[in-house]
Amino acid sequence: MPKQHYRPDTFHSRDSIGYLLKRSQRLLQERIEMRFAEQGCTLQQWVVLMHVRDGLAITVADLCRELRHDSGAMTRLIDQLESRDLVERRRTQSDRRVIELSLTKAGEKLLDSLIPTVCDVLNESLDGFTREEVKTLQSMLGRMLTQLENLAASSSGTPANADKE
Amino acid sequence: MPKQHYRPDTFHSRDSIGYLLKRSQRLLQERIEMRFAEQGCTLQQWVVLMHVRDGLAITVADLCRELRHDSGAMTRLIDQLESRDLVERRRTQSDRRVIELSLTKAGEKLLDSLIPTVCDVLNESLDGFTREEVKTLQSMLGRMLTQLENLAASSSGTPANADKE
DNA sequence: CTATAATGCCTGCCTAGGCAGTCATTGCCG
DNA sequence: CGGCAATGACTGCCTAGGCAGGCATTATAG
Repeated sequence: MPKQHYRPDTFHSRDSIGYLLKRSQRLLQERIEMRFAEQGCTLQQWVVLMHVRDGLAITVADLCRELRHDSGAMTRLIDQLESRDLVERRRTQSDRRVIELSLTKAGEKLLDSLIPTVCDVLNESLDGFTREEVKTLQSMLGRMLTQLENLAASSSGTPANADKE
Repeated sequence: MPKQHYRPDTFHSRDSIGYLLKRSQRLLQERIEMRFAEQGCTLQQWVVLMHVRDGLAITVADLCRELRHDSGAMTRLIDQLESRDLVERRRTQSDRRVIELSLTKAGEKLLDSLIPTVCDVLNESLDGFTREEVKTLQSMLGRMLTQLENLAASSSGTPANADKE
């Protein structure tokens, strides 16, 4: 049984990890996209470009799984990137259902130009943190994320006995 | 000048605090709303109810500022809550522009029934964390949030000298 | 080989949220 | 008092994302 970090009778929204996560994530994204504005690029678009370039996910399905994004939305997002000649679609020969994505020169150029911006904003946000603190923060968020992923998997993956207690 | 926690040449999406924040926040919200589903309540709606009950924000404008939510969206959200008889609108006498919100009995009842669920999910997510670790996590996120709020304020609040360096 | 399931990508429909503009009310000045 | 900016709530318009369904292609079972 988990420790009772939060209790209903003493709960206040502001202290909640959920509140902190949401607020900081939101502000971080807003700040990054403000800097991205003149390039006309969304954070999501940039993340997709990053994943394609680094080979973390080069098909629509992979990107959706990796980023937990809707496949319909991903199709439309890639439509935009393609219409701006930032990525290219190419049907795979071995499996003609899948479409492999690759960056164009312009895509790589745009991506490269935006990476420093992201690092900059992240560093701004973490100003005053020591390297150890950042490591600790990353580690803790990682642990929490793993927890949540396991919980999500056990809820939907084994629906037979997951929700009953 | 901020420390260089992230550098363009060694940057990988997965290590990014932004990635961790977004993913964990998303999963947390999904999990809470899954539990809320049978009550037909959104996390945002619940947060609004919490704020109204605790007196943290009882007008639309206050809620928007506090939650950084769009005023149009907030109007519609409150429309829903009102149509379900969870909150009541009442024009203030002293300033007839503002509308004060208050929970109905049904609203309080629903709110109370959902608080344990939120605590439960939060505790699940933090399973394995010691009390000190949770405190540290809250503290670090709080610091980061403050940083970001200051940055946002200095960008938009004093545009004259905020963006130049 | 054939029928069925599964996978991948795409398309419509719906809702939530961001943005701009409107209207009523109040505060601020002359 | 009278005009004007500011504030608060609200309304349309647009876009992004979630959801369900469709089509093509591949895997699987018989």
